[in-house]
Amino acid sequence: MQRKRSKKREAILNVLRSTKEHPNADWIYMQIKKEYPDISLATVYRNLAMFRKEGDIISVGNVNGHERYDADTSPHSHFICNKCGRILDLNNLSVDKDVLDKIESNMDIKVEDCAVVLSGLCKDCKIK
Amino acid sequence: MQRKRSKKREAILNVLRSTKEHPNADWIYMQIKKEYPDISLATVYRNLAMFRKEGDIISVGNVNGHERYDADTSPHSHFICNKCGRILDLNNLSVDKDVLDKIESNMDIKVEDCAVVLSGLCKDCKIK
DNA sequence: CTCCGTGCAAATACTTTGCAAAGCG
DNA sequence: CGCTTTGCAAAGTATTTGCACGGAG
Repeated sequence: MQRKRSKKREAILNVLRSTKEHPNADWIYMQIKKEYPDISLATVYRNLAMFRKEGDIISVGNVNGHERYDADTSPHSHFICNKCGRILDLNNLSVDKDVLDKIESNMDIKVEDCAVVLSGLCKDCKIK
Repeated sequence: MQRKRSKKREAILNVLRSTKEHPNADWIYMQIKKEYPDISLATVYRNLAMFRKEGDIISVGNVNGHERYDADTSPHSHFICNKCGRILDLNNLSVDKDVLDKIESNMDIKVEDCAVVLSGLCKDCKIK
């Protein structure tokens, strides 16, 4: 299937690229709605699925039943707050490539991706 | 709430403890059904949720919309096959505790858990 | 006797899909 | 014009919950 240019599709990617919220589909939907009031939630879901398949975005994980997305596809890790659901980037934590290579040959598998996810309490939630 | 002893509840934990499948709720349900034909899927879900809250089991992640569980709560990592959904244990891969401690103080957060999940193709699916 | 645990069925809630209309190239 | 993208509403589906009954202590 050949991709065409679409303003709404680009808007979805732009919203995701210009936030550090690691939002879910509905949050993105509401942002786009400000500029394109007639957008449908289905369009957001459809395009997120497409972006993910194409490798333009990644899914951080599912928090309270909501899939959370990230447009930063460079190797980095995440921290998820168990209380408020906030997601933080951890840029200095990742698994060495040669460690992954070693696992690949030891286990006789093909490793395509590696996700490190910490969880606990964020700065704010820790206090309470 | 005070826990009572229940044969079905124990059966659920036993099934999970005696398999390396990292199964989902439905797989466990079908196993228990052999011994207790009148068990309800809701009971499996209820008890899995309870076990997870108590820390007796962990969730490996969600594969194709199915939450997958593991009764092995010792620190270890997992590999998920993107094709067949199989989950393998990786016992020699984990994040050092002092690395986590450093992140805790640097980011001013409380880290309660750390999950490393690789994904790709398993031995069998790699061939095809 | 008093709660806890369970089966059953209905309710949730996120996500996906079918279809006809609109839009890009 | 042909094929892609979208809005709308309906469908899907894993999981949760309300309720009344059975069971353990």
